[in-house]
Amino acid sequence: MPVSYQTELLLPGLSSCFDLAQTLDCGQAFRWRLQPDGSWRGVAHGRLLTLRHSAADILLLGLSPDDYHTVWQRYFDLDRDYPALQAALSVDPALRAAIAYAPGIRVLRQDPWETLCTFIISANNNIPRIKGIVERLCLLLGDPLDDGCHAFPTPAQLAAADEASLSPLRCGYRARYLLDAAEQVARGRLPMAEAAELPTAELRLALQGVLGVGPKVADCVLLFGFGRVECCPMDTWMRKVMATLYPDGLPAQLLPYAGLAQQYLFHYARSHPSLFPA
DNA sequence: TACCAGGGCCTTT
DNA sequence: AAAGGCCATGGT
Repeated sequence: MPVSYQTELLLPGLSSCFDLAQTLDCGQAFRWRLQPDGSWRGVAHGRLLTLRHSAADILLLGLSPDDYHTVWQRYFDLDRDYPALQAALSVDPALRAAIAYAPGIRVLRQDPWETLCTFIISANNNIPRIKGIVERLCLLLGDPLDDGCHAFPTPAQLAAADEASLSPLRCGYRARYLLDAAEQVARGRLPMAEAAELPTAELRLALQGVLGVGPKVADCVLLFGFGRVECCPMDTWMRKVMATLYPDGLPAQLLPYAGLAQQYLFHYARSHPSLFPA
């Protein structure tokens, strides 16, 4: 019986550039839930984690000692200097306002396979329903973890399913798309490990070879799954942002970080719909 | 280029 | 309680 060395880890002073609600509930990840005690609990990379704010600090609870360096440091993008990034983006007035509104947003670096599936599910859908579908998918096919939680299913686990067996997900026409993704990844036509080495344009094309993956979903996978921070998913909200604030495109000096800029602008627009008319 | 493809969440009445 | 709008789109 292996002993599980559960521990706690304090990230001192990190609350100023890492707000749990802003980061975990802004529509980039779908497996984090606010607990009655104010903490956030979720699963990533097959590991259960609880986080909470404690004064100016972030507290990670219930992780194994090695998991900070092997998993969570990268997942929460903790090597990026967000204060410096935000200062650089703030040369633009609109972006300065968007960052001031939610300075605690970070862009996560999620598992590419899980990101591919969850953003296929996100198409023409809303966040509460996406969360429900993803939860039912994990419960149905993912390996069990503690407390009734489940890992995200592997490509092989999902590829072994069929449309009928996915009906409990109630994801409608997207079931077929999920199965196509699983088959392409499981059969090695879209190898996720090797994909990480591809240039962005090439990787985008490969992703769009999956049913249900168009330009917007592909860019979400590139940004949130493959850490390609120059990719800027253009959804209905970002189209409104561009039409209202940047009719001639984003300022050129921001393009290398367009995806990060997008996350602040997207959240700001969603929170102030009247400022961004259709 | 339209239009169609589950289903449910949320707001309004 | 019922109704209708809406939804981080993509395929045909």
